Amino acid sequence: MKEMSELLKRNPLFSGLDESGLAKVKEITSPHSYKKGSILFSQGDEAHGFYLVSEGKIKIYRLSPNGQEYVMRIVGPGETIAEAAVFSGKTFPASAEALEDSRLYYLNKADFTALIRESPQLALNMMTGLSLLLRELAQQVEDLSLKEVSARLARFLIEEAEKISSIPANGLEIPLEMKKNLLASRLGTIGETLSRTLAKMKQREIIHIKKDIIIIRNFEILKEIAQGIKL
Amino acid sequence: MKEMSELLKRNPLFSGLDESGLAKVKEITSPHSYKKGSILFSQGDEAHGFYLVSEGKIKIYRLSPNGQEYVMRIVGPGETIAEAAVFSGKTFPASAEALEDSRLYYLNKADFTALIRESPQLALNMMTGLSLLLRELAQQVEDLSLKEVSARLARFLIEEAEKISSIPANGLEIPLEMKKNLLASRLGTIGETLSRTLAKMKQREIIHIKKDIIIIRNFEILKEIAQGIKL
DNA sequence: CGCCACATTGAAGGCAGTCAAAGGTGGTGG
DNA sequence: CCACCACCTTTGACTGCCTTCAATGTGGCG
Repeated sequence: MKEMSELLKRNPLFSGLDESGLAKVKEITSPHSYKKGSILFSQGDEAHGFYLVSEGKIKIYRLSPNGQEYVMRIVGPGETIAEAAVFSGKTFPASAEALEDSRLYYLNKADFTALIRESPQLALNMMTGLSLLLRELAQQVEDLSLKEVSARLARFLIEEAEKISSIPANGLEIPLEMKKNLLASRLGTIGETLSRTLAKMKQREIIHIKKDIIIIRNFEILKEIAQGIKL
Repeated sequence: MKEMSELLKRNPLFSGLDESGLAKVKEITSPHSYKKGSILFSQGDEAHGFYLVSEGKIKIYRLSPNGQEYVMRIVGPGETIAEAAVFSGKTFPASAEALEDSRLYYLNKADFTALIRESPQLALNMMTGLSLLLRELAQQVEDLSLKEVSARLARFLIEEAEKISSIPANGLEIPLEMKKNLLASRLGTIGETLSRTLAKMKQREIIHIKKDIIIIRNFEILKEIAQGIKL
């Protein structure tokens, strides 16, 4: 299990806090464990607090009334979940499910709010965190309005590539780290279409597929596709 | 011109502030006017502060690299723009254009940050505001992933109806308040498709169209369509 | 009256979703 | 080590909604 202080510092929400600040945060956290497949909370549940992921992977998703699932984020160690729900004073806007056996720290809403009233720094961090989330979501909204799946997939691959290497080059290996069906849902499509799109890209020698690893062969064309040029 | 105190109180961001708090906020604001069609800021510009709309209507939109425009929000009096950009410490994630001659109050980033450090209440309000925006965006993401335009249109009509009357009934008149092309873009589609979808709804006597006013004839069916049942 | 912007309507074509079935893969137990 | 099973992934055929392109209709305003 990861050391908690380290975890806290890694999250921008708590960075810049002094030792006493960190200690106070620690005081109000409680550890929770979730088995793979279990639901942390569901869309519409009362939001009583939020979570800091310690180990594992959490899927944040929304279910539309007719049962369709859209995956908003996949959250890993060091990241927080449902920060926003705490302050909106309403229910969770999305559901969360553990994709693996996971450990999380839980922060109670009332306790955390009290802490914020004492610490302007924590408040500012929180706002920065929320703003960044907002920016990310805005990006996703734009991605979704990119009508072609190929464009969304290309954008996803580029983003992943940039996470791995700041100057991505051809030959870069990108591990998918999730089931293809999940990725499909993350891209706003379904498994079959993703499969076909990947196949087309492979055929045009833009990428190479080795199991769950995508190897980029032509970064330039990938960028063009992400910008809406037809595949 | 609207009285500023009233405007401030109407925005959740500043609600719950006492007189001295409001006075401080007033101190750091400066009025700006924009002609219809003028650009307040563009996606990618340095974010130096944010705006409170006093009069008029502002379009918040994103341009994808290939020139496609997606309208994220239409903002009216009492609402704030670009609050998030202030704290993300980055550039504006979207562009803003005045749809009518508009008046806005501008709040400088540094001044406002200083204010927040002094006022925990303002900080909490801000967080609530950001959280609500986040929730709204999450809703939009879901709307977009609703594949059918008819579903998105139905949802839009229902939302507008609920804004007008908390218990919407058949016969309710909904003014569109924007060009059909703009609404189309807001719904993630184009004018032609919107026109066809409206025509189909009219033909099935779900709505009635009188110029730029939509009259709801069958609320029940509209709800079903919004949930994905085929039109 | 005529221009211009906006809105509607028509025809054609493409992309993606659905349904169905086959092909792979990993894990378990014999 | 292999056989079997469950689950994931790929592929194929088909349908349908939406976009694109083009033409016609409509309303406001000089």
